[in-house]
Amino acid sequence: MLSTGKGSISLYMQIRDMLVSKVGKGEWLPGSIIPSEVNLAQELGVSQGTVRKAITELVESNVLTRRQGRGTFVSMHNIDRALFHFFHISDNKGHKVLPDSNVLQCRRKPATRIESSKLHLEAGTSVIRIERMRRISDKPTMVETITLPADLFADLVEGGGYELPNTLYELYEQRYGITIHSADEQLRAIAASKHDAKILNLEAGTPLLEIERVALTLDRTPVELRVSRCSTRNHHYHNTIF
Amino acid sequence: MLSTGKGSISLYMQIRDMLVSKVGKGEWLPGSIIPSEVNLAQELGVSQGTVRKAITELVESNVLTRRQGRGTFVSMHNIDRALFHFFHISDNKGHKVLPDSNVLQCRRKPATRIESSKLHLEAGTSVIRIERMRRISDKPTMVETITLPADLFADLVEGGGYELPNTLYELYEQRYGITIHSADEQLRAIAASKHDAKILNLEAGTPLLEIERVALTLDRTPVELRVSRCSTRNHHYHNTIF
DNA sequence: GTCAAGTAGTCTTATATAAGACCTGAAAAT
DNA sequence: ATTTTCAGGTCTTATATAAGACTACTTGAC
Repeated sequence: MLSTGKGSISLYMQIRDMLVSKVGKGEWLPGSIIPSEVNLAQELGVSQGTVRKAITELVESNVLTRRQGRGTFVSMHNIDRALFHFFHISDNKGHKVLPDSNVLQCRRKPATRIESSKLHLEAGTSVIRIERMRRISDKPTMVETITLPADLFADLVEGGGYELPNTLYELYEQRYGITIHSADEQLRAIAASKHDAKILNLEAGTPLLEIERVALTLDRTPVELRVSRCSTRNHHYHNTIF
Repeated sequence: MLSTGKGSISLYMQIRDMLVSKVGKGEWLPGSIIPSEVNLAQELGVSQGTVRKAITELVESNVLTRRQGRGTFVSMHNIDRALFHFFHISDNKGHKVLPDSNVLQCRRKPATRIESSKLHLEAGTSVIRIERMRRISDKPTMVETITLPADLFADLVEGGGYELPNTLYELYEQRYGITIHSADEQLRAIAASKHDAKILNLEAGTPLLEIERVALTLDRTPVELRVSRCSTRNHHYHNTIF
């Protein structure tokens, strides 16, 4: 079961990877409690400290969440995580406010070359494309285009009786069992197109901050491409380097 | 010496903070080796594991660097760290190249209101202001304005016989004993001024990515304000969210 | 209802063993 | 005589185990 031979990775790493796969394949669902450190240790025939070290790494990478006296849980997407972890726009006083959003379009289309390349899809695969406008404190601030592989989010485009919520990652998790775990972002300055300008109520050509994000699951499969074009008149993108 | 009373922070935290202060006040210099875990444990009257936990946190926050079989060292600014940790511009294939730089100006001036606010200085304090142009693969790409408190970097403006190197953080560390440890960045899209346009060889009004960085020491004292305006025609700012 | 004891979980510290890096000196090769 | 190679010793960090302390919730007595 557990390899201990020469050249193998260490015990705690094997345990860590096993825990990851339990979460990854949905055996343990987001929000649910996992067995206690002592239980896992007994079951796997190792000491508590070893299990603990494995869990510690997963807590650091946000896969699990510990609560002293309660237990260890599979991390969930709640509004706080969306806000503090994945949303990087602040106002010029440094305060974060989650914008509300207005869906402008939601269509099923063949993927463009860029979309299929970023999402690792075959050329021409069906994707769902959502366009929305986001307001921060009632001012139109961002235009967002979100692309999803249609096979993973099959019934989304028909909008099966529910409205698109403000924080999509919660929806992906609860309704499609897909947990966004990390993301890669590329930022550029671009000129507002006429289309952007109209939606954001400013002049074409105004410089906008374009954020192109590829969101990944635990096993680093890309599942969402999101291009946001933001007016940075009253806001900015914030990043802390440790 | 070490507090163990009720309500106190834990042992390993006290040790961690003590180690930080040794680095912070220059008792242990960047690049030098620190006493071994066993030595420290003996000296402090705790076990190796406790010292180890303290050190682990500092390794994770990049204050210390471990090398198995060698020892633990105070982290240094080398070109790799500058490149991978503090420099976030990549070309559109995702490759990072450190730009070279051309100093355009280096003057001692009174701080503007923005500068004194961002650097926590009294209004009107003397600062050193450096303007430089940076090329990536021979193409002018960024205009940078760097502001430093004059008292900390006294002889820099006269350029005491040395050229400004490409990677300034190495200079701050080696010549002024100031180690940059973290940074806060704000990103915006702006229109190129005539001055920027001339230097970067493009048209005024072109959208540029403006990065405003405040660099901090270990104890979070701000010591550098750096405003970079980048053409994002061939490059972008890259950020990974874990 | 309130409070106290019990229980099940994580947190902290301590100790032992393993594995990696480097140095030194003797033996072997040139 | 000089250089190279190799083995052992010693110092380092890395990993694993164990035990007591702390915390949050539950249950039962009053």
